[in-house]
Amino acid sequence: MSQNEDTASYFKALGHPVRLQIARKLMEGEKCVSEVENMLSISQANTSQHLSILKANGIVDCIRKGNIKCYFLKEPGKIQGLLAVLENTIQEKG
Amino acid sequence: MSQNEDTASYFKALGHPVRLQIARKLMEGEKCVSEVENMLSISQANTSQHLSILKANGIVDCIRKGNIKCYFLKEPGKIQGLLAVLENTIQEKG
DNA sequence: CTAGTATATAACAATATAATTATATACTAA
DNA sequence: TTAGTATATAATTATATTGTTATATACTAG
Repeated sequence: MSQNEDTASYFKALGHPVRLQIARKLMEGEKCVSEVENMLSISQANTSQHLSILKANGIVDCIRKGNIKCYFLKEPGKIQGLLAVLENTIQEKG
Repeated sequence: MSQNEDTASYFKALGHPVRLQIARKLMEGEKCVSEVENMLSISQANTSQHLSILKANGIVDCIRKGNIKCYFLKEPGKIQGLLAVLENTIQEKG
């Protein structure tokens, strides 16, 4: 895939409110699937599906720890950087 | 809309290869619809539709200049910043 | 082994997005 | 006015994404 398509695909993966929320939560540290599920109040299956899209785009990765799987941001700095660009607007004095 | 949804929507708008390409082209300066159309080799109608999505998300804006409409990035720094985060990876020495 | 827990996947229905085609609108020039 | 150019919109079809439900897999504990 071209870099343009890769980048578009990365944006697309973050372009869903649930997946963006997951990325935000993972900025706090790694979480297992059921933690994500409970924090966002979505079904187990849907949580797993969204995580799998994030993983396919290299945004998260996971390690199994016994019976559970812990997901974490692969490059937290990227997510932080993107959100800084879009959301950390400097407020001017009123 | 919440900030999370706004941000997700912004990512989603950029999450299509054609729209991301349009944003890249507009980094070079404003372009009219037919210029975008020719540069990307897509139909006039489709060009207009993609531009309208970018506009709805505050990524571009346009001004009419007589018979043509010129589109430009509303906040070029944001696009540049996002692409810098994702694509300007520093290459390590081999 | 069995039962229980955690997660993933498959199948489906609902919805959204995308691209094409046809048509409408807005402007310019004569 | 009319004809021509530039762009937008509507209608349609094709495709993709989403969420749910049911089921499968992988592991742990006993």
